[in-house]
Amino acid sequence: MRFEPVKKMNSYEIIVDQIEAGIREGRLHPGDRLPGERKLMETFSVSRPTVREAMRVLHATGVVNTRAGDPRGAEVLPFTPQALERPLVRMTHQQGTTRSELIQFRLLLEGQASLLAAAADDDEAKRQITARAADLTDLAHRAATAETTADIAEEFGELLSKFHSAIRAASGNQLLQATGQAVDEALTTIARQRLGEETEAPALEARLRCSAEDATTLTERIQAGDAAGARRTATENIYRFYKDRLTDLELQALSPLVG
Amino acid sequence: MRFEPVKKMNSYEIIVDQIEAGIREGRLHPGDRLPGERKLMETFSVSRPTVREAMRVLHATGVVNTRAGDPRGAEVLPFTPQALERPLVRMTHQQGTTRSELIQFRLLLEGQASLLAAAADDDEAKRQITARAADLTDLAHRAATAETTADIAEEFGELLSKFHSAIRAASGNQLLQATGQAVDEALTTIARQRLGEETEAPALEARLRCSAEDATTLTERIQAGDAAGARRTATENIYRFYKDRLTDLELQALSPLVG
DNA sequence: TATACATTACTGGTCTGGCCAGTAATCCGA
DNA sequence: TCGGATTACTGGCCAGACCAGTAATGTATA
Repeated sequence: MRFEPVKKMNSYEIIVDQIEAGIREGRLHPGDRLPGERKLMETFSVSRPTVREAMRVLHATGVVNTRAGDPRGAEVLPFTPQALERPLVRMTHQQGTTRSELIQFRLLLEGQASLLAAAADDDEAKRQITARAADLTDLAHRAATAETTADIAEEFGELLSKFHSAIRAASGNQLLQATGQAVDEALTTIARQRLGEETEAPALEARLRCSAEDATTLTERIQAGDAAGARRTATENIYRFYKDRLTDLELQALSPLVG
Repeated sequence: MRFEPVKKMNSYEIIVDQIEAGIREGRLHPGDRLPGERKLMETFSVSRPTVREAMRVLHATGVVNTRAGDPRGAEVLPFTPQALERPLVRMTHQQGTTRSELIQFRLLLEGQASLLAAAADDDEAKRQITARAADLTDLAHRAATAETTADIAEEFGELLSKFHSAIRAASGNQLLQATGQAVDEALTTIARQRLGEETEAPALEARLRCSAEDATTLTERIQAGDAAGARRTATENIYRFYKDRLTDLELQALSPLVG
């Protein structure tokens, strides 16, 4: 006979669990409204502070959105990769998880995403990839004549993110999609914190042209259905992207994944 | 000139952010104690319900542990992969993320983990892998003479998890480690929910022996430093593991990752 | 009749104050 | 010196209240 360990749950946890279970089991869908707090305190037989604590947890974890004064009650939200980003960022900043580990993890994910994207036969998704790659090439052309470097740099980052996001979407795996998105955002968050890495204009332009070319060749591999080649190309591209931003020791950790 | 979008934050979010920032920036370490709630309401100039809501959120996300009556205040906890598991499980149960996607994601992660483990030169970690593989072989021998199937099945699952966990640890990437752990636990959670998949004794024994052999060969690849071979072996093993548990369509999604 | 506007009846956000069970340090007696 | 009662807290939970904000309702205007 095996026994379950006693897990003493707080009152608020019971409410959170029941609502999350309702979402899991399909009784609550995104867009649905929860009863008001005063109604909930009746159905759960607890006081308002208790149901408020539960709602706060659901709010903080992105399960629900609350707006003061809305008579329709709290709204059930669809899942967002942002829910994964929070713990990921926290993990990075804690107990010795370094930025290079994040990059290694990213390299690993994007490689597999490209492989799956090439193997999949989702034409619409592949069209999206091509479009995003074209956007990058466009920007590279515009950058050659532009004057302000700041706006270009910002748009560069956004377009690059969207390009990779399109590949992840084409992989057909939502977990890969969400995790990659979270890692991506975590890296930009970190990059934004250590601001001042403003690249000067000529270096930025060269970098941008290089990324645009890389995106084009990777897109060709994916369109051709060359799974192994797509993975290799994707990892090589990202490796090259970080090549002069990391120390030799950090690069060494990435090398096993390349090729 | 670029502007930041106004983010209206609730009072509790300010407190949560400040405490999380304290952890991020190294002013608070795991094991440290937070001031009591009455103290916090002074320092933040808010009422007790508000600081309680903040503490609930930190408690629910695994940042902090609170115990009624403890005069030392809430304890700052170290990061746990469990913090990632919650949103992962939620994502799985929502918006059409299927179990086969989880398995595909797992295949993808374990493959890269094995590759990195083979490329790394952490002798102690590799010793751990060998030890866990030996445990599996031991259990396979014991299973041949055992009578009760339930206990064996349970231990089988645990040992297999520990074997893979050792590989992830040897990869040297904590993100890979935590994510893999979370996916692993999510899958066992789901398997536990749809209980009744109790395998009958002879099938279980065969399955166990197969897994033990697979673990041994994978261990050899990793010990030999054969990165590409380790990845191939790992993906093949997991693919074989799920081969007769999934439909053909589901298996088809896994095949690009194998080999 | 259709539209703009004030009204209203709620909502969630926050606060004050209080009671209770639980914990750990302290104190005290053996 | 050591073990058990004491004590002074802690967090968990509740009751009641006020306020700002929202959306639907009703109302007056075009």
